[in-house]
Amino acid sequence: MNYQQAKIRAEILKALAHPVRVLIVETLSKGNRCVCELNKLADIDQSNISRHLAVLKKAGIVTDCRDGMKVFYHLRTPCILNALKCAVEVMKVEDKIRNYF
Amino acid sequence: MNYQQAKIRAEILKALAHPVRVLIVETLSKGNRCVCELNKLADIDQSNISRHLAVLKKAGIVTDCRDGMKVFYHLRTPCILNALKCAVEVMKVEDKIRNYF
DNA sequence: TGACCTTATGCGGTTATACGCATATTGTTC
DNA sequence: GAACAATATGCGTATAACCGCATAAGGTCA
Repeated sequence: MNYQQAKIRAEILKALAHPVRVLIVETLSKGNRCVCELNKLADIDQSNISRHLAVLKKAGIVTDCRDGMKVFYHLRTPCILNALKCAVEVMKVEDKIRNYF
Repeated sequence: MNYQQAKIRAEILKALAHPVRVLIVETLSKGNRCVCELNKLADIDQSNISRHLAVLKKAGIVTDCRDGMKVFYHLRTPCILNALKCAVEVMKVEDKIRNYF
């Protein structure tokens, strides 16, 4: 893998590397959601959610689809969930160590 | 998943979300490496590599082991490679779209 | 001990992220 | 067209990430 390839991978991972965006992706894994629904995930401004969605969209993780006044988002690459699972694995190992010492 | 859990996951993903750190993890997947070897991966200062390794270590992705003057790093949670594979999948979908339009 | 090798850290500057507020944009309904 | 609802964007600010340089810290060997 060269630097350029690593850079693209890093950009995709970075797009997911924010607590709100993790919540969004996890929620979208259960089905499509409009912005107004996703807005309830955290106590933040609506404009902020909109920006997080733009980040995920730019990275190719989600796509959007307008239906009347609402815009629905859905996961374009469900395999992104594996990245989250992996994060859980890392957490588990850390817990073992925490409990050990 | 609550916000706190999402935050921890995001931190782990963020630790991986940098081109140099992606290169490091990919290299470590082939076996343990000392800092001086990893330093050849990119044309950056040695102190910079050391800092990137500290980030990966803090996230629980790698551990280190001193052997004489050298410090060897190795993957603590190889499943982190799945996160990278996933990034590749996202890239593939993007390529299809790029080629289509 | 002193010269040398390998790795880590303090520091300052630059750049990128994240956020809320206000407001624009898009679409609906009356 | 006017009022309203849902979403996106411009802007200023606060915070965090990244980098190189210099140097410290840990280890080796003559």
